[in-house]
Amino acid sequence: MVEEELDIYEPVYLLVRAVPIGKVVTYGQVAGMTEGVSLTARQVGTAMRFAPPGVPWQRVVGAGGTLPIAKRSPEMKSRQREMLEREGVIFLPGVAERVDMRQCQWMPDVDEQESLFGSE
DNA sequence: GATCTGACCACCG
DNA sequence: CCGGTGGCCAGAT
Repeated sequence: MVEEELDIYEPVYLLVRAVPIGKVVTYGQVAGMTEGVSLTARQVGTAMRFAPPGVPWQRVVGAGGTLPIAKRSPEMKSRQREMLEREGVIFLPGVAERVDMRQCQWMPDVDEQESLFGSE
């Protein structure tokens, strides 16, 4: 009896909520980190679109620190950048805006991940 | 229920 | 650095 098809993205939201202020993660990173659930980066994107209140979706960026949302919604992109900068995320200068991953990419320890998913 | 689309990503030129 | 391409698979139509 396992009707756990309520929210397959639950682990994603759990993980994103755990991202500290001033740090970011990439879609692909989240996809790879949520072991137990087979997800692709695209699905994480979908998950963010369905992101319920309380999930800091702005802290999820594209590979290399880009803002893939810029293509679809330039306005939202600006909003995302504002929120991130307010949280202390560093943006690198250049034509295409991108986060300074070297400093701001969140890389949780195994222990932290276990805490989140309650692994043993 | 088939087809198109997409808050992605790696690869190639 | 930028554009195109294929693969991914859950939503939207």
